[in-house]
Amino acid sequence: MDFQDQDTVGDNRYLVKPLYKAAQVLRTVCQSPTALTLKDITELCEIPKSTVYRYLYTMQKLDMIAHDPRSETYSPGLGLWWLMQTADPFANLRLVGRRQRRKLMKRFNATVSLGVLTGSQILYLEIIECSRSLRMRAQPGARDEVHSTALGKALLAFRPRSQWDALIPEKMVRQTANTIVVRRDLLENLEQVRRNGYAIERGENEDGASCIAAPIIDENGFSVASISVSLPTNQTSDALFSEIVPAVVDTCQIIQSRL
Amino acid sequence: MDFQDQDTVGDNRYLVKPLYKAAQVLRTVCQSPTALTLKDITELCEIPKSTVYRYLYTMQKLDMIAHDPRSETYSPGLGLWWLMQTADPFANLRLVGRRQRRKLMKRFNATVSLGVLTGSQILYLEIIECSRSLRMRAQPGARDEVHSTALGKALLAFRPRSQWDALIPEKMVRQTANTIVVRRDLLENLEQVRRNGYAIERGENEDGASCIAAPIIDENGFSVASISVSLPTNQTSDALFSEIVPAVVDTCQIIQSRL
DNA sequence: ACCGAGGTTTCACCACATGAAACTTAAAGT
DNA sequence: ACTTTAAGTTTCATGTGGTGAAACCTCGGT
Repeated sequence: MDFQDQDTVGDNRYLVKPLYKAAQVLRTVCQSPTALTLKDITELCEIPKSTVYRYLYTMQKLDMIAHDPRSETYSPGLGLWWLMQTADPFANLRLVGRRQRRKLMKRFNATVSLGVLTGSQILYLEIIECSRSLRMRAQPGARDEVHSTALGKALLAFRPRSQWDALIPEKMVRQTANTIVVRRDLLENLEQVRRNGYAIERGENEDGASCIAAPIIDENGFSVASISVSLPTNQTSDALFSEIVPAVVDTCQIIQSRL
Repeated sequence: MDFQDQDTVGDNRYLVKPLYKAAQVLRTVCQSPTALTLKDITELCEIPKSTVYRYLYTMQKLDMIAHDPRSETYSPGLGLWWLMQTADPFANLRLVGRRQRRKLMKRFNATVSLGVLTGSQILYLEIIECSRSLRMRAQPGARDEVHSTALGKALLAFRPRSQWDALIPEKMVRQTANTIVVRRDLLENLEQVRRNGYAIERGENEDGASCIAAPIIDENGFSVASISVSLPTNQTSDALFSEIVPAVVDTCQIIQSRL
């Protein structure tokens, strides 16, 4: 549950508890890879079962949750999916240039990610895994810090400098030994990224993983998303890098021309 | 609002009203093509503004709704998107064979749809519009009756016959002059679809529109989805049909081999 | 400066959300 | 076949807290 904790919320005046708790139930149901029983949900959410029961009943009516009477389990409902359809702000971004990103993945046999900026975090919209990497962490929907990822730096660098201050977290949390945690260093790095047109990161976000990213720029000259290629650091070399960089930059350029 | 109306719900014993009403607000926000103001939502939902205000406040905290203080407007939030990610039961279906479907669209310059069965309705997962058709109705997420669409008949025909009864609506609503509204006729039609391996429909769902559909079959031999090609009836001919049919069937076969 | 329209906050009331506990059902153990 | 247990369903008394009218801001337009 990577959301704010109830008691850390400053101003609860207008918080409607049933909503808040029901959302917790909904998230739990959606998060679970398997269909859950009433008991499961009760325990995971730590809400009395009659209450959970009523929430589930209501959401069922709302088509947000589906109930299988055979197994007495609950799973995400179609109404939810319907909301998604009409509400997905990134549908287009994910659609355009998927083939280019796949090509990139295949060419370097590396994981290719697509991300956008939300607050001072990176939201992964798409992660195209390469076959070899057993599991390069992260699902679409996951987040990472902006200051420790190539994806984040590529995005940040091509935003108005006036926004940098607001977008860089006050406390730049250290992820690995290499993470840039000094604001001044990051700003310098961003200037460089802006000059180069791409961002590189070596084990700053995750030990042993390196990343090359470039931004997708809108008509105003500001970044809307970025694309990265991730590799195990020990499989990289300067030669390889100088091959990947233009490939990523090209891919981004193709995509932005299509938006 | 194509959901059950509040007062038509039989057993309200366990309905948690705040949830129900907040869902209404959420749907309204998601449905709207433009960002809405508090007033808009108040009027659309017919809920007092202070209540809507609290719902919006809560959902904002939950990241289900985003608030732009500049314009004082509300729009769907990223948390929603995040739920989608983990909850989309059709993600794979939409992904696999998109290229094949595009090819189909281009080849016949016709709208290609992908649908699944939900209750006795067809849910459109994807609609690839052709360039010419100004607007062939329907967005992904829309629904149609199973008995009046080729998509529906192709799906239904390849379900166990024992399910037919439950899946065909008792009252087969007439959509056009050509709609099959007699149960017996539909059953006969389904048998034929099953023999042929594809379904054809001429103006049964919408005047002037014809459709050819084939099912995607799972390992048990039952349909999981179907794909259709839609054309203005006046642009069809037997020759064209006999070209489209194998193309649709082939596409489905390619896709099912990839699932 | 005034006005109006919308967003925000307050407040008093009582509907209704709540959770403990009783009840029902079904499956597992003896 | 009987008992036990675990899970889902229903009931009910309690008082929290959800509710909406109305008052209060805030700002853009005239």
